[in-house]
Amino acid sequence: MGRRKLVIKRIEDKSARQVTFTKRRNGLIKKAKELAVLCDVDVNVIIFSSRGKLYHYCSSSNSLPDILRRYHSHVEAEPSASAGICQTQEHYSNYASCLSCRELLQIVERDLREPDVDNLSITDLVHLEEQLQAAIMRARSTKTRLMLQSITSLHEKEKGLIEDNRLLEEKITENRIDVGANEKTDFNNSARCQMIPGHQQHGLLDLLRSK
Amino acid sequence: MGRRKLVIKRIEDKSARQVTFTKRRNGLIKKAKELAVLCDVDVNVIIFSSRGKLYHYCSSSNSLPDILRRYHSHVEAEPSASAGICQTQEHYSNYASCLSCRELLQIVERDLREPDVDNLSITDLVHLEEQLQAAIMRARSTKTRLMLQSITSLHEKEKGLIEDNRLLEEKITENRIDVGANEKTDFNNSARCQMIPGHQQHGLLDLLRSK
DNA sequence: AACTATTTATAAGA
DNA sequence: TTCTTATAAATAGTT
Repeated sequence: MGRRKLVIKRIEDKSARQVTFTKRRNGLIKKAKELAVLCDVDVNVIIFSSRGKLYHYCSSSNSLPDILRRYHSHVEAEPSASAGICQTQEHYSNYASCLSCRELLQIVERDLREPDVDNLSITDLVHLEEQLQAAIMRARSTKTRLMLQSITSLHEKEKGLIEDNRLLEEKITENRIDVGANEKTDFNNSARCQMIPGHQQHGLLDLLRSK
Repeated sequence: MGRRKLVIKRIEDKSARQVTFTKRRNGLIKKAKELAVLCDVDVNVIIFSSRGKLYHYCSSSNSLPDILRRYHSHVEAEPSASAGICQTQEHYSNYASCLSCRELLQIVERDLREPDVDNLSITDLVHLEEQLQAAIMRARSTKTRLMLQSITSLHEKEKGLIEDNRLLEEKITENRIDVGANEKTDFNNSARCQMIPGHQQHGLLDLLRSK
């Protein structure tokens, strides 16, 4: 539904892909909301962008974002209402949609080492657990992304090296070591390795060329 | 989109709601697939119907529900699964220290889809959660191990190929193509690649040797 | 389960 | 980016 019929296939142009992602992500979540309301069902939509960013919709009231949203609106309603003895509620209410790992660890350090039962409600702990779970998810997602990236890079590098070997093989079988006559041969496979950190240039091709 | 503009509000008529649910559920999942493909992102849609039935789409193939679905179709061959009515306590008390993923999925399928509150205690659920958590840990650990293995293999392979290149470089710089004189050189780096499935032997060293 | 009249989503363009 | 608009796609009500 647009100016042209669209073939469902990865959009290669990066910015076009980003625009489509934003539009369709919003569309999908809108549809999910409608389905949840119209049909009275529990709908979850979870989207990990290729950069590892998380987008999420959850119709059930028990979801993390929903609880956080309620918390947030609750906080805005009464800014410093609970400024008295019990600060716990307040500082847990300050959960942004996403606490940093550092903040979470601080909370764990401070409040769970020597738990003050009076100031630490079960609700607080439920929220804390949710936050920690979310932090784990973020860390894990990043880890997996980096590992997959590494594997992809290594495969690329491998392809390049195999191609180098193939070309050298040709060189040798042809018994032609006179490289001067072959300067225009595409020997640039090592360029594919540039993205890999710590990659050691083996310098073979430079040497070949300079001969 | 329909004969009339629809207000987004719970559809009270049960059968109309069911029909709309089916249509829009399919629509939502179609949209999710399109988003995943077009924008190359990981999309999950999870829908619990009011009767607790689970509908689900996951763009990455290794998801739990995907396995659940496969498991379900696999289990349908099983004739008389649970003969007695109240086996719950008994079969949950059978938690070994480690249930298999298959067993866990079976439990989730059978007992959580249409939960029978009388037969399903909180303690049961605590145990089930623990078991599932343990199963996740095992799966995750296996995943990480395999990824690290893959990375290590690729590094090995890379080292071997670089070494091959280095040796070939020597060959060429020395202008000595007569390999007969070099038969004892350690040219066996490609052996390091044997562990990688799908690895294509480039045959360069064999060729060198046979010359 | 099919069929359409409409609404809705969105691709491309501004 | 945001908005506009032509067109494709989804779907509500009907058969």
